[in-house]
Amino acid sequence: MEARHTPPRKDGRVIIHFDYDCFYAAVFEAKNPSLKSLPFAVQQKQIIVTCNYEARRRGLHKLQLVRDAKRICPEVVIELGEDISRFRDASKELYSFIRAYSWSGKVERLGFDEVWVDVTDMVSYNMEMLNQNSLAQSFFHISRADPLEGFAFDASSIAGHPYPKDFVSAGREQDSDLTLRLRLGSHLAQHIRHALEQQKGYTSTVGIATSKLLAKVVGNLNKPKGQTTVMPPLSADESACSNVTAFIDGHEIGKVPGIGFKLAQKLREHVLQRPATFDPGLVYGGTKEAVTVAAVRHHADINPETLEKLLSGPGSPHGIGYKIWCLLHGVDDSEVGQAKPVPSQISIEDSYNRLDTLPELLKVMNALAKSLLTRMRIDLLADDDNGFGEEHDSANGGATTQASHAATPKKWLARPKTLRLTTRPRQPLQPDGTRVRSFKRISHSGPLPTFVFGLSESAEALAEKLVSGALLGMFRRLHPEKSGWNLSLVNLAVTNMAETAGVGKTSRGRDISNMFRKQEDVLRDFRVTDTSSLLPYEVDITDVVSSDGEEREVCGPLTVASTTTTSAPDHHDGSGSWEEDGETDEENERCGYCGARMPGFALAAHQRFHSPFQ
DNA sequence: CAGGGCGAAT
DNA sequence: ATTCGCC
Repeated sequence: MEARHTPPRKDGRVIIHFDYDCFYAAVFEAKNPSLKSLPFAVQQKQIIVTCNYEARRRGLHKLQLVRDAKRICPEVVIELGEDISRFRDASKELYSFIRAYSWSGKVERLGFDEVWVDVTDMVSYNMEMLNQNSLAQSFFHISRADPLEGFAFDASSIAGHPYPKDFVSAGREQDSDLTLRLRLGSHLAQHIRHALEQQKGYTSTVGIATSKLLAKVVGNLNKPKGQTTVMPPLSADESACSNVTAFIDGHEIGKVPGIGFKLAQKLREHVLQRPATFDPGLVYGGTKEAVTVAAVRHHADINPETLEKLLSGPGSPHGIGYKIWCLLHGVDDSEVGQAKPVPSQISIEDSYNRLDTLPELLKVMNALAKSLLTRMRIDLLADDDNGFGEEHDSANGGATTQASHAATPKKWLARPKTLRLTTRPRQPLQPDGTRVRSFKRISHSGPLPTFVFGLSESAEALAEKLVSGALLGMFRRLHPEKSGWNLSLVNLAVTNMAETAGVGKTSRGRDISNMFRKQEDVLRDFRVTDTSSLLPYEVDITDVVSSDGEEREVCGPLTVASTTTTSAPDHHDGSGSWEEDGETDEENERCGYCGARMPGFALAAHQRFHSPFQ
């Protein structure tokens, strides 16, 4: 066999991927825990979109027709989940919770129920703090500012499951450092996962690896509420084969994130050499012949260039060939996206069985426009007193916004410039009575009228103006015929967010990126920079912390080992009086520089703050 | 292939 | 400004 090229691996990062277990069902269960012990499912239109594990034990599954579900399990408890605002709110709340742990702000959400966190910096910091001679008695610092914050852990073992499951730490010398880093990542992941469960009531399935791709895919090995870490060797050499390749090779090609339906079809077709593989009119799952990553990778003539030729087309990114080639080798250098203060677009849509009259259309557009304006007020509006966002995660849609509206002056963090109307026309009936199912959307955009930013009128009133003043005209351009159209979907969106003045990087004190920094990072600025000049901002900082949601308990002093039930050192008494209270405590040690008293495990981290450099 | 989104490519 | 791909 000729020596094939493989893309270079860069495994310097540690990335955690969270996937909340049966998220929609979990949102209802968090509000109403009694559902947990019942077979419980969430319905949208005619299908069960998700169900809890009690329901799955009885034979239910995702994306099942409600009829079938009720037939199989008549006792099933069903809630309607068509209004997704509660899921969006819960998703944001959990995202904020996870984000508070991050030092880098590299925290990226995918859909409502998945989050990646790049914890490379936290892991590197803690690697330096490790005592190699007593790995089993380690302490993971989750704050650079407060050395007491963190948890005790055993750095000589992995938390949760390793991949491969019979992994034993051995092998190449250069892998030992990576092994240790991933172990630290696994313990941090477990810490956050447990905090999510205990403080927020959500269980999650977690993957830990050196890339987004691997972290996401490996998590699936142990679900629900499990975690899995991809261990070295990650690349092959004469003496060892790559765990990454072994892992990814067994996957069906379409299961690889980044390879969607279309790309997978093209690849299957190529490997199966010709046959278009599947029957066009198949329901659910289809019989796409299973083509594994290994089959594609080992297929003759697979390289970046041939893949580019095979896969590029309208709408596909340039360099798709190289990108897919990397994915086939389990290589993914994409960054975990930086948490952003405002979304890049907001859209609202709904689908309809029949929408073909003007009065119906008006009703629909008014409802969507109202939701859109309400969303804009929730996501883009902030208190004007300090320029920081408030991030209300109201459980009841816009009610909080309305209620607090009168109390505090508000300010738009961003003003979308563009309004877009998208429809999905339903194909007319064929002569033979069948209907061609089309999922094609058509859209038209235009300038968003600025009156929507007015705050003196209700969202409802503004929505009506928006419909008559802009949306109807756009609709006519999309559907010039007076009648005859029949829509199966309408989508409204605002895009082209222009950040408003005072939100940019220039205004230091009002920089809204501060909104996304956890307390310790904000506080650190006080310690390492000119303290006196920052004093006027103290109030702002306090506001940031309190306005950033109810998650502050994670940063409280009592978090030390609080979520770990085993092998936690009892260095504090749990009463919150660990600070200098005059009590002498022989367990504590004293910093030789400033005299501060603290447990021994905290001293190394603490003393870093006496260094002029970070 | 349900339903609702998001972001990147035209 | 619009469509595509993906979750």
